[in-house]
Amino acid sequence: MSQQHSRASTVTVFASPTSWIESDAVAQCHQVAALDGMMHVAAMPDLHPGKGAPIGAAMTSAVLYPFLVGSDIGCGIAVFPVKLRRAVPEKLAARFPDLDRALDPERDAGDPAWDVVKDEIPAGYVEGLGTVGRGNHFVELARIGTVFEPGHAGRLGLDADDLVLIVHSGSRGLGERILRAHTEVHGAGPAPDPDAYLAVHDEAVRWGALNRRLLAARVAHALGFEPTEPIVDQCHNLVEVRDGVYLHRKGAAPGDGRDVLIAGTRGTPSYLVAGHAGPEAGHSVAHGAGRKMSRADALRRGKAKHTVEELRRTPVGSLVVCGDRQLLFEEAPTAYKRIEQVIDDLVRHELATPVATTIPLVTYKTPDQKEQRRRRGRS
DNA sequence: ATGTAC
Repeated sequence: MSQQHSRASTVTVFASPTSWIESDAVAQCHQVAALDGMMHVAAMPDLHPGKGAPIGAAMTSAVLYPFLVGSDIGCGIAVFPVKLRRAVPEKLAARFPDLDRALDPERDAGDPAWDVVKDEIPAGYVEGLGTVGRGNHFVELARIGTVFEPGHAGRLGLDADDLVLIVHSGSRGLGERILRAHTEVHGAGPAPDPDAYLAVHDEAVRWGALNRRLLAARVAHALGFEPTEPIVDQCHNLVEVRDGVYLHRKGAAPGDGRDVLIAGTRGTPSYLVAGHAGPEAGHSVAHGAGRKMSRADALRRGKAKHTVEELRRTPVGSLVVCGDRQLLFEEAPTAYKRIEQVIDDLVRHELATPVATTIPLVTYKTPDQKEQRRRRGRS
């Protein structure tokens, strides 16, 4: 751990010296620390450079800065229990619904996935409802691998070899619209009326959580298991008022006594952890493996290093459903840091305790084009 | 990460 001072504020990086942290990302932490009102920046071991602000940081300030949360307000990772008798990746991959196609309240009124929408839709925003999005978002059927804490896993209803559905998605166009409305007038400046920003921000956080449940319900109905409430659902892009100041989280999950799924990659395990992070860590833990390469680098280097086939069938035997070749390279496991190193850093700094790993079976990114043609031809 | 423009 390294701690440095920028004016009156502090920057703490929760990573061991051997962990690869890009200097650009640390520089971004110091730029953030120098903002008016900033008190503390806690950088997680998955820290990497973002657009203007670092990703993988919890930033505490007397002033609310919407750009520190970014456009995907409400993005998070949820875990749902799955009861299926057999789980053959090839068969299940072919049954995933088209999660690029939004649910329409009128046309899809009879869709059973709507059962999860009990109250009104946050902000009345129906565009993109039930869609997963792009970038690092995914929906993954996985099985529980190693159980480190059987008692804790048991309380979550989990045991080795159980199946789970992991949903990583956010508020789609709604969060983008909220940030744009602020940025058009105030740029990277603070929210002049923090309560007004928080009111719309909170709608996006609720929208994101609802969307993850909708996505799970769509997959549940298509694959033939019972849709349920999530076991775990933590949002890693949000701002909350805590101890009278603003705690901005960007790619940092609430880790104060809560359980969090820390995503690995599309080809490596993920870790379900029990978070116990204190104020120095911004009450937060990492949200994933963290990018090691920019998207551009991952595309250029990936094309030289991997075939599409080896990215679609991963080293752990899972399948990646992704009709977008560029996205497949951008999201290659080798574009990310080693999840084990990220978890090890969290453990060393006493921010989290691993409960269990999840091993991917099928990761859905975006419809497979061949599969889509086959379905269209059939209907 | 996003919707939209190029």
